[in-house]
Amino acid sequence: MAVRRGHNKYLKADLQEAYEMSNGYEDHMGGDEGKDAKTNLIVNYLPQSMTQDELRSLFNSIGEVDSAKLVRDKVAGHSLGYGFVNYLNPSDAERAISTLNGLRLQSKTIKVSFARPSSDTIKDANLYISGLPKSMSQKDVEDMFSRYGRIINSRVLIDQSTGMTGVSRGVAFIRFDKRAEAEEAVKNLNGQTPPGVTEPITVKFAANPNQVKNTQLISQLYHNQSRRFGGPLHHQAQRFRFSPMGVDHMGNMGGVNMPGNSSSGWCIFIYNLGQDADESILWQMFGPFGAVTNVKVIRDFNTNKCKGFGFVTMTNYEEAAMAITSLNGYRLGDKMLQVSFKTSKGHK
DNA sequence: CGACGGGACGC
DNA sequence: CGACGGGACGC
Repeated sequence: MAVRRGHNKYLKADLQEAYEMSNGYEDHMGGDEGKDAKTNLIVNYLPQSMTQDELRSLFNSIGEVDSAKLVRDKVAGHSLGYGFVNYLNPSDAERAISTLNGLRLQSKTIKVSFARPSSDTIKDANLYISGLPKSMSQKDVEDMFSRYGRIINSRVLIDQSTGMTGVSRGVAFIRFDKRAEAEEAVKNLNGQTPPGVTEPITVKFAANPNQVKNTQLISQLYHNQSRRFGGPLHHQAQRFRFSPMGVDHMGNMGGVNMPGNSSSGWCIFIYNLGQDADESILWQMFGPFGAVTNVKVIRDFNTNKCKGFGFVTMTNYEEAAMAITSLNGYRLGDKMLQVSFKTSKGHK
């Protein structure tokens, strides 16, 4: 318990040295780039408004900064709230950690630590855990997972609703140092039942923020539509029940009970998506053809990798048909997409 | 060749 | 509380 924690702290310096000697590190860094391990910092929990120049400026007050990089969203360009600062002098990096770590900036408390050597083995190592006993603290959860690797950070979500202050939601995030460590934790802990309870926990890779945003947007759209066209509103709802395009535009499909159609639109099946496909590619492909109300990339529950297919719902038949005609056979990456109206499960 | 979803994702 | 992996022989 407390012993383990103290032990980990003592290991910090050793771990840093271990990175410098690791294969992944030597493999794609040149000889004198090795100094990066002692000069390069990662800065987390930056205020949203902070610019790259401001980041550099702040850290330059400690010593001469070689480079400062604020990480931004690739397409939208906004700050992702973290960045990298590389000093010329290792002693300045040390001083930056001791003086700037924990600094409060605009209601944020920034975190300053040595950056791990850049490598693709450390990416996608964040896990989402649910079904945890509410009695398990952050430390309890860490103790359960730490045997599979080095934990970079962890968080147990707390119920915010009134009267439940401080109560765990039974959901946690744990970021491992290496993706392989996270994979081991999924393999060994997913579906396991902790001592003293009866329900198993779920351990899987966390969705990335873009996936979360898309999911929330879709959910928003769904609820808006439900409120407008169905559900508890009875007065005058009937007259708005049908598509604005009218039955005529459904052509000979009107009245046919096919799985591709539903009251909420026309469901389209897309096959041959790549492993890393995400919702944004579906929005981009189908959006130009008309009203898209829902997109979904089907992923493996544990790995979060696309299983090769997805669904798009479009409001209007004509637009959906045009999208299918245009996009069926479209080459996405190295694969030819197959696009059609959704059929029912069990029939091929 | 492969093939049709669906609980929870940050206090 | 909170987005931990960028960009890297170039005009």
